[in-house]
Amino acid sequence: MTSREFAKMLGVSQSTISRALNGSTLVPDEKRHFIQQKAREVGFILNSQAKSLRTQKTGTIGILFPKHFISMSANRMLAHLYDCIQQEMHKYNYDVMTVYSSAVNNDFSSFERIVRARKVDGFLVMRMEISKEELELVKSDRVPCIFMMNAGDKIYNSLNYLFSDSEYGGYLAGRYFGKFPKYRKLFITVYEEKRDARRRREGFERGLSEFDCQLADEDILYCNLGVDSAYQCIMKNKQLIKSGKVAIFSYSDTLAIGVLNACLDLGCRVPEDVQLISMDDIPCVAEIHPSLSTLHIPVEEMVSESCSLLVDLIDGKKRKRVQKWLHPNLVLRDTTINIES
Amino acid sequence: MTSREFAKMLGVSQSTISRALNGSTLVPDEKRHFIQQKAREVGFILNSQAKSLRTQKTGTIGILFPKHFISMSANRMLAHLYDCIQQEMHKYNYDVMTVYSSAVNNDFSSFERIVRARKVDGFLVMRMEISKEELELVKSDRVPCIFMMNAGDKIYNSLNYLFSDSEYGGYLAGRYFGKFPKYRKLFITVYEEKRDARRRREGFERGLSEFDCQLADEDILYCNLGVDSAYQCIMKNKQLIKSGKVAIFSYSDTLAIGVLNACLDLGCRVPEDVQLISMDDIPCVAEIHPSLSTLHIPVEEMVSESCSLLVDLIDGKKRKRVQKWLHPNLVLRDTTINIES
DNA sequence: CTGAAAGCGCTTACAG
DNA sequence: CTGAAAGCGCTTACAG
Repeated sequence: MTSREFAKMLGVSQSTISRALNGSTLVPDEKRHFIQQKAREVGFILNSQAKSLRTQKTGTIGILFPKHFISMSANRMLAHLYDCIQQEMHKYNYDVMTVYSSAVNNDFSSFERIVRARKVDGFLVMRMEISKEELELVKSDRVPCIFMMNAGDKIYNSLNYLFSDSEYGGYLAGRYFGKFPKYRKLFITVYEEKRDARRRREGFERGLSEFDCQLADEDILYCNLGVDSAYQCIMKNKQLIKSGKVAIFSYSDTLAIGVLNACLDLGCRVPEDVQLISMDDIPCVAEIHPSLSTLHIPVEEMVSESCSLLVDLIDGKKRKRVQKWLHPNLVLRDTTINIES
Repeated sequence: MTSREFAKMLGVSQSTISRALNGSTLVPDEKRHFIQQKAREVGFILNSQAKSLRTQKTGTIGILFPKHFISMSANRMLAHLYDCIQQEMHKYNYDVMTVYSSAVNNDFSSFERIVRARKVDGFLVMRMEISKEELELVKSDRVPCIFMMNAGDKIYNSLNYLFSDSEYGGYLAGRYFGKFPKYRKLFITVYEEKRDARRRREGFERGLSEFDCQLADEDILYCNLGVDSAYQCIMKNKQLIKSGKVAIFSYSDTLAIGVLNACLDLGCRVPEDVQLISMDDIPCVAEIHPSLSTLHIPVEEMVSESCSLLVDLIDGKKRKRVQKWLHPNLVLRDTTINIES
């Protein structure tokens, strides 16, 4: 049914239908409610495509996942972020479309296609690792974009972002482990560290330095981004782990799970022999056994502010550029010796 | 830029632009390629809303998540399913919109709003627990819908579905545990079992019965749907767990993680004292320590067939109704004593 | 307060 | 093979 047909049915004009269903106070309360009620009864809803074409608004926002993003089930941090965004955008009556930046179709990336075809009103971009073409597109400002989560290697002054302060997170881990002089400090990270991993390490070193402790080259272990790889890495370095008490800071929760499995298989006691702190606080690490001490990234805050900003920008409201670094906080669970500080 | 402006720029008509960019062979190869090339250079893409309004196709499909769905990060089975769908639909050049059935807006559920507003071309519906209004909408056939994953309490003859055969999964678990006469068999499930949990139990009992083994009422443990609740449940029944060797079949991987944590905390040896099989095979259960033996649901197959069917139905192709029950298969990992069968 | 009409940016039947 | 024109289903400036 079209609005013209629905109008004829009720004996009013198409204009009145449009006004009533869009809640315009131009049509008197009683009439408006009557029309809304009828619409509900017959199941009439204004055609989304026609509406969008006319108003230049789709009522949909996109979430751009990063190139290196494997999957929602493998990367629970992003899954969690996604959950929060979905919920938050629903409050603003927006639908959500997920987009993968690696996807290419007819020489345009999915992101570029969707922006240029005006399929969404705005984008939430996870991380800053996007191609030059995509960055140009963002800067051209066809559609508001907010960057979130982890900063890439370059930070652009002209963009809106809400990132997690990885350096500060590492610092908290360093300050905590600094209190245990008898534990050898280790850092496990990924090969070819990006800005984010580097900053986590730098913060860790800064925290340790307050206790006159330093990380030597051989205290840094490298693996690939995955549970198995971290497991293998610890197994390869078992004499290092077994030679005395160690305090390991892991680049991410994912790696930490591998580290933990390996240490348990080696017969280490956690946290007496091996202490472990990681970063992200993906929901499952509180549930595994033993549960992981980790740096919690304030996802809720990040999402709530990003969504509100995005909606304002879509509505054409003037907003000052937002460029924030949010502080993680240390959550102590079973993999650390918990002392009062 | 509009297609009219782009046409003027190239000195051809709007019709030719439309034909060329849609790949119509009506326009000669050379001209078509030239126009496509130019479009790429200037970044012109046909407006999605205008195109959709004209063609009555949006190029987007919806995924309807169930009412009881908490989150993508908590329910990794659905996250995994989502990943597969996203990837598969990308092959067919569709974008994906995620929709939550509980969400209500102006008295229409999000699902109903999106279908009636024609915001998507088709829907993949996870589970069959949808409201009467929503079911009516599906049957009215405005938009093709395929049901997937776990069957609800009622199965409708007129619908397309690809479900996992829960009964058969339980049967395999029962047959496996039947080979261990010295182990007391237990089943842990949720309060107020829905069809799916019931069928898993019935299959388990059928498998056990082939070994003359039966489940007594007190062999069935109940908890809520969550890791913690399963943990507490085992802790409450510790005398039962510690009184001898047990073989536990868990309704789901999520519960199994809680069960496993509890058994380890109770000092049980896994799998010597406690064997555990669960169902779903969410990606993380292979990574935890010890890794879970579980019934793998053939998600890839389910997704690939559902997507292909959905796309055909959207294209108006005649397809016979698909109503399938896919067989899970048993994956033995660390929580079972692995014998050759 | 209400309706007729123009126009959002496409596609496609039609005429040439 | 190509273009002019109609129309997809809305919203809104305009006139009353």
